[in-house]
Amino acid sequence: MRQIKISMSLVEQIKASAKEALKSLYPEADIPASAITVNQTKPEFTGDYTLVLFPFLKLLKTKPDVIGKQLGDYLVSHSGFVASYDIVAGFLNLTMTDAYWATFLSGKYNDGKYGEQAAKGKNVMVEYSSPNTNKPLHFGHLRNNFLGYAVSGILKVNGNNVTKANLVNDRGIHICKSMVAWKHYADGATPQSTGVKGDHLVGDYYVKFNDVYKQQVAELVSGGMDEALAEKKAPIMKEAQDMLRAWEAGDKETVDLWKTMNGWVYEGFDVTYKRLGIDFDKMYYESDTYLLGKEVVLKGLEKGVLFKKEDGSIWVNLEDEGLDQKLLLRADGTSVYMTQDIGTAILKYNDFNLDKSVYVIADEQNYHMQVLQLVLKKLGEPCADTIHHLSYGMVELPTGRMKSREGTVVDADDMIAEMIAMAQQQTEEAGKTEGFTQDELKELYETIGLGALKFYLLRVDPKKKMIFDPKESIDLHGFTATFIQYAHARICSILRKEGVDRHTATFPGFNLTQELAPAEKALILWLEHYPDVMQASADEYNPSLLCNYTFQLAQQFNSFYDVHSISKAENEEKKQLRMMIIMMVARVMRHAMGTMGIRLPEKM
RNA sequence: GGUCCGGUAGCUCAGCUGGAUAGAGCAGCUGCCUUCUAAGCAGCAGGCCAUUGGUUCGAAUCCAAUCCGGAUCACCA
Repeated sequence: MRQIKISMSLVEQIKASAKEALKSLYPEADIPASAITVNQTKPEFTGDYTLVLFPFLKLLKTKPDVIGKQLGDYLVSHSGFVASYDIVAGFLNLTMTDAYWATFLSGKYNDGKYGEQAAKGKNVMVEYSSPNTNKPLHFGHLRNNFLGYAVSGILKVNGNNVTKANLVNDRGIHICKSMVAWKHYADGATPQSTGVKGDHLVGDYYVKFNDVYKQQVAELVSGGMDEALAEKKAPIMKEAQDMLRAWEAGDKETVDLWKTMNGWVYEGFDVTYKRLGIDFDKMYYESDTYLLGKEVVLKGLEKGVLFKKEDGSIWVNLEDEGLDQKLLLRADGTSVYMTQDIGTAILKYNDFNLDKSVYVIADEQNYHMQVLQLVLKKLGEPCADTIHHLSYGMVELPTGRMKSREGTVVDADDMIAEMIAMAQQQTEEAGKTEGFTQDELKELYETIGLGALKFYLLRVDPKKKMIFDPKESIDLHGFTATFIQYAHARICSILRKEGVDRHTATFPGFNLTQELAPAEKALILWLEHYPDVMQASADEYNPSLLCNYTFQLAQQFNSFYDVHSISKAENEEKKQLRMMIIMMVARVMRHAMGTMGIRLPEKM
């Protein structure tokens, strides 16, 4: 009889047993492993897992009820975990023994590492957030930040050495725009003198720049100038360009102002990141790295991988790959976006000896990332093969895209505050504030509000674009973090009242003698599935799988809770069984949500 | 025009490495708090899975074509 391995997922074990059975029953036939499919049995049928028989029929030239019976009998007598079976059409529905589930539960309910993989020794970097320093974060950036943080957590749980990196885009014409406008219109205003958060203050002057610029263009056009020319000739734009040149030349006054204003932005970002519960292990600044790619490009030219045009600009030809020609270095020798990214990619690779380099970047840059990877490959850089673009869809308003230049953005800080206020309002309306201190309430509102926001942005497949309607705001019912938090708080409450420590309690003498009720078994079955889901989330860089799983876990717990009492369980054995179940449910919930940076309260 | 991504219930989304009668949440309608937290549970209603053709025991899922929506194809980052 096969030994039950609770370290191996049940689906894998069933597949292995089925393979063994087929080999024993039909030694002549060669059935590929891919022909064996195992699914969870649909609720309307009896059984836990289902083996699909159709693929075998042709290969073995038998009827489903014949092969089903043979397989079923074999599994019952040999597998050690199949109790009974039922054949419906071409489906073999298997019911596991309760002993299997009892062994699984008592082996795992107290395992703080359940769902995690052993260290793989792989170095993975996840680059995310990567803001511009000329404006505050908006709602769209939140998706990037949460995704990056969640995927980092998932990859870590999956056994990787993860470095969270943030590449700050701190140089370029955009920051000069804010600087020019500040010089002219701020009258020396600082975050300290105005009480405005640094990133917002700088962002205000970025908007101011664009207002003035638009006005100047309009004036030139009404004076009879061609619009395209006016856009180039507007004095304030010329001033910004002059400032960029001064910056690159190292002009002290310009660099000092740049440092000061960037400093304000970083202070502002720090507050926002902290509030979001997001952090980084490594900061990169484009002002430090923007020259690095140049060298590599020049080397590529020497090697003949790249080519030079008459004006002296350097290009790569990707026509063989079905793409275009792409500029890598301007005629005047200055670098472009791609040049910087080439340098940074190599730098990251060398700094951390990377096996995988994940870029969390919106899907509007799919082409750019494709080119980046191809160019690196052409240049013979090994980092090319480590790059994975985690491409996500943009968050749009019902009216279309958010544009900070036009002021049609939902500000991230405002959104956070709004979510927390909503959490407070709903808690108060529900009359659930008793027994908390003021500080505890404050923390609870943050846990609920931020949890809802994170979950809302993570629960959808990253590659799909989202439409967010601020007027409708975000619900705290249904498919939300709040729902999961509530289930968790209920479990904690039960355990508290039973005087059981939810972290350390054990039930050493437990021995299952009574049949598992459907709601009990359903929960254990779903818990058994957790490591598979975590693995899939990592393989696909997709936190939405974890969100969906955890939501269903909470749903099943709520149904269970409705039909079975813990405190008034029929007998001591049932009580212990259910306590183990709910301890494990709470543990898995905390593990899954914690991996994505969502906290679960003990009381709400 | 080329390339890539999407189109599933009134709305927001699962399901897509082919499997049984396509699932959740929201919104709508019924019930359920003297019982471990009703931010919950149970139920009703709501679908030519964009269209057409193909592949096969079987297609929302794979292939092809078409239609619709989006992104991108910058000496901006």
